[in-house]
Amino acid sequence: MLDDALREKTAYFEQQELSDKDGGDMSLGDSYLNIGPVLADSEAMPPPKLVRKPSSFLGPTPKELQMSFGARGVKQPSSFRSESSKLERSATAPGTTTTKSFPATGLRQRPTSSPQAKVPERLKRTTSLPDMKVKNELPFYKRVGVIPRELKKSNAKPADNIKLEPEGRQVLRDKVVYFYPNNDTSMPRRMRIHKIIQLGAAWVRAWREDITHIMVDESYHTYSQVLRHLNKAGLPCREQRRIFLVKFDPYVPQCIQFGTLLDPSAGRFLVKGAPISNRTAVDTDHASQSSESQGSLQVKPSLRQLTAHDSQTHSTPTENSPQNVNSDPSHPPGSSQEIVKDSFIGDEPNESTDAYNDDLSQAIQETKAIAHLPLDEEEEEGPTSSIDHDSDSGTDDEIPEPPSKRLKLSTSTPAPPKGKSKGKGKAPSSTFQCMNPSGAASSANPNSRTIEILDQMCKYYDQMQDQWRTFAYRKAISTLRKQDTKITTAKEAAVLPFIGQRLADKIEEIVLTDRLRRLDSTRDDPTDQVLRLFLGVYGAGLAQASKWIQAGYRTLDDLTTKAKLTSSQKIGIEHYSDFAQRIPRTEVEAHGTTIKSALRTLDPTFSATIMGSYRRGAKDSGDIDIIITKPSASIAQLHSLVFKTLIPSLTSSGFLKCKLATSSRTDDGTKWHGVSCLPDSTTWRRLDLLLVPEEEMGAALLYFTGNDIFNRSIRLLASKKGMRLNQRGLYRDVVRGRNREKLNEGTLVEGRSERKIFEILGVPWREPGERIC
DNA sequence: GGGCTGTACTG
DNA sequence: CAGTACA
DNA sequence: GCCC
Repeated sequence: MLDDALREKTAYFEQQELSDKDGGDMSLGDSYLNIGPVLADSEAMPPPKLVRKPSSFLGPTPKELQMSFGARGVKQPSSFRSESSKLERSATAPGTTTTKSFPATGLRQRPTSSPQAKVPERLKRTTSLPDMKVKNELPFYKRVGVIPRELKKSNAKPADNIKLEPEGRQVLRDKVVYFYPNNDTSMPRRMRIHKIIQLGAAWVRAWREDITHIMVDESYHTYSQVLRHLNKAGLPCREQRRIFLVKFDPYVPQCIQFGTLLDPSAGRFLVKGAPISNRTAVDTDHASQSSESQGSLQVKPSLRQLTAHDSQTHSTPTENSPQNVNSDPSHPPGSSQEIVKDSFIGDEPNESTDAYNDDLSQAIQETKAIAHLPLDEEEEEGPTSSIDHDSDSGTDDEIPEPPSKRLKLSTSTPAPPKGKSKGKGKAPSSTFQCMNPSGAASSANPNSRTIEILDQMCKYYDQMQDQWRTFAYRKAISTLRKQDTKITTAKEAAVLPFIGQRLADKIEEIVLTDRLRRLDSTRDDPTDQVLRLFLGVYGAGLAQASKWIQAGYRTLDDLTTKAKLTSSQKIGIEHYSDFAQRIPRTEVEAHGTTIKSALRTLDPTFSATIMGSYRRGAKDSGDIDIIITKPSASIAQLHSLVFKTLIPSLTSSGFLKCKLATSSRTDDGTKWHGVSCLPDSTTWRRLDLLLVPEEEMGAALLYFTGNDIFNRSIRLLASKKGMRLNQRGLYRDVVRGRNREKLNEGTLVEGRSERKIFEILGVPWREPGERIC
């Protein structure tokens, strides 16, 4: 076994090596480094030592590893870990109390090779005005600015006790910030205001001369809008020279991440439409350069910049560089660390070679930081502990779970209450999702936006087939869905079950910025786009899609003309767009009706039931799932009629188009996967038939109703109780090896009744519509 | 440092 | 047997 | 990803 594993690993790395090259580059460049060539001829690539980049989805290291290792979660090499942890630290300061800042999460992050080795150290601490000493009395934000309202309620009183970050992390210390729009009525903006206050700044409502920054909600506003607004307010144009206009996001998040005040004139911080040349001389430098590469700084560009910088006369007062310079607070390197900050506001360029270096390293760092941002968010699921303990040892014994047990469980749960004191009233009954009725539903959920974004991350990981992250995200999402108050800080989030530090950080970022950078960065990555395209082909998974990419294929047409495909894949490609479409509930019904009526004419005692998301009440479905059964019929009988009569009949009538995967065994196969199409439609739909003898209907209903998380959860619960649940029934006395490997089949306990299976497992009944975990 | 559902079809 | 799919 |  070990040998096999080794072999696979080796093979995996060999394969990965190629694709990783791109991955590595891309991590720095964000995508646009030449993917094409890389993909096309990987062998042409010089052996870049690669920087192997875990963060690239394409080289989804984790995923592929998982696959290679047999679907086992594989951890990343420890080197990654340590690297990332360094970064993380820099961004988030270790022991701090306050909210965690942006994600520096980067587990997946990749070590960037040598040149940057020192970077993390630099980031580590920002010196901060140690001397400013506490001005005793009022905090800066109260002295200078206006106090925003509290975060929780919509019309709250002023938040006069905002907890500031430790001085060392107050990257916006003594800055005076004007927002645009400049009010705290919207919660996202109010949170941003709180954030800049925590970072040492003050928020002002009216225009004044000492304003240092204008921050906009990036998505909405343009440079001209802001100007118009300011002019109205009587702002002299000249002021612009000293006042930086930036997008809150990514500016503030990145400042937090790097623990220092970044150059606000970098292209990625500029408001849409802001004239680059317009800015200060200093700015110009940065802006022009960065504008080229827009969001993602690249190493090379910065070098270029450097050159340019040297040649030009204008100096750049880069804020960034100085800071970076001093890694040790104790020995400020000479000059400018603090200056940097000041220079930011104003004026003097301090130029130096250092600055240059700083720019470069900073660009690298930033790129790294962005690259490693965790895309995901997690959500629900949940096998949980407490239950396990109870029944763990096994045995079937207490099948029915006494209420008291539940209680116990609830107490054992991590620490539910924090944010949600009021809502759910009762503690979650267990960590098994199948135990908790869907609970809160929905639309009004205060965390809906967070959930939405996390869900996107989750889907992305799912596509990437990073099953464990997907799993974690889904569990976390479930948890969030159950909250009745908005989770706004990482601290709040981290206390909830299935939300760890990383997800908590992401949640905070989402709340603060209304999006997740990691998600944005990958969405546009061409390589990832191709991967996603290929993964969408029915019959193709990550392994196949990666091979296609490695072979240089970039389009579906490439696949049809050049790749060798399985029959399923051919159909998957031909009807790619069909299968990608959701099926309206009414059409699902129509397909079901077609089958039911055909069945009725063949043998009225047969029945067909539409399952899947349809049974859960979904408005639309990804495919059509139907159970066919007949009282007291054997599988052989079912199989015979369906395979020998029904399917041929419906095929000749034109309703069924083709099969994708069907039982080969003639007598006891129970599934048929294929494609159907309504007579008046041209859109082919995925259709799954499951043949079920009456005595297995309960288990089959349970299985085919799902959803998948619910199924996994309830099956895990069963296994923890020494039982086994599958689509045919619930079995007890299952003996498992040390790794839960099944050693015997167990004895059937129940298969006929869905409700009895719930009862036996001690799971409160849930209607199909409540099984959405 | 390992687990995270259990099964069935394809090639 | 690995890969993919199904809930 | 999280949890043990």
